[in-house]
Amino acid sequence: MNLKLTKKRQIILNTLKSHDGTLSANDIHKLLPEIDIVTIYRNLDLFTKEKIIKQINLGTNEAQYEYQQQPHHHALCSSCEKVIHFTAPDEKIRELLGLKDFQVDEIEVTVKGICSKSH
Amino acid sequence: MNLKLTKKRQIILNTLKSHDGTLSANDIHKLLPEIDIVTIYRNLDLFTKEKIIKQINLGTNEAQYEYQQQPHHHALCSSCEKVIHFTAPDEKIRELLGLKDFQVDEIEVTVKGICSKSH
DNA sequence: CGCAATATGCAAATCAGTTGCATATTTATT
DNA sequence: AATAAATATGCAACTGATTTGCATATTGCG
Ligand SMILES: [Mn+2]
Ligand SMILES: [Mn+2]
Ligand SMILES: [Zn+2]
Ligand SMILES: [Zn+2]
Repeated sequence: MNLKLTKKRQIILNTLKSHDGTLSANDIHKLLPEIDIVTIYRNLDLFTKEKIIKQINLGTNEAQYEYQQQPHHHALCSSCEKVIHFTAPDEKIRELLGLKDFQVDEIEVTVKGICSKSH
Repeated sequence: MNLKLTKKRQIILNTLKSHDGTLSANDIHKLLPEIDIVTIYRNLDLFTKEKIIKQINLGTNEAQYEYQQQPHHHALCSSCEKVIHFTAPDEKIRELLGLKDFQVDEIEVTVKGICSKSH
């Protein structure tokens, strides 16, 4: 692939970089109404394939995207729908999983529960 | 809620019970073409709310469902798309996550990588 | 600049899942 | 067992997220 550094491509990526937390395609389009939603989808797909950003699927209706400084995990509050980002020692988790005969590329832990504000 | 034990409801649940692995709404409809897809969706939602089955979202286009004997986790092979089911010591994982100020109801670990047959 | 490759916008399509409503089945009541 | 109320089902139509086709615009290279 011979990718081009277009203006809109950079704007979309910068929006993700500077935003703390996750954004859906629609969230980005609301922030950047001058960019067509289709262009946003195409670039999110592209960035995801290039592993520049991460697509997060928490079982909600829209996929979420984030620029990931360092790999981390997510907890979803069933009460207020807030997403909490947290890190965990991957090596130790990997040991606990004990997956033989499987080349582990990525571990993603999704926690469901209730956040401090909701209980 | 006052649920009724209808024939089709039982057939859908038995299909999930006797199937080893996960099934999507569409998978079930192919196995049970005599049952309307809407009825399948409505019953899958119902079973999920009643915690009789579990909805699994692996980032694929369709949600997957399974009748869960005991809680466990999933690994998805990026090469052959196979889903591997595995258990892990939840208590120990929970400790590693160290989520303070969050009431953890459920931990779901999703692993991506390559299965033994694909490498 | 001039050209080929790639990206964008718009409209239309697709696809999973949902909703409204008339009819059918189940379950409680007589 | 008949009746009635409650719940479930099927069909058609809808929704909302994401994708695709295609004409036009932008980018990067010589
Ligand atoms: Mn995050
Ligand atoms: Mn499973
Ligand atoms: Zn909360
Ligand atoms: Zn595989």
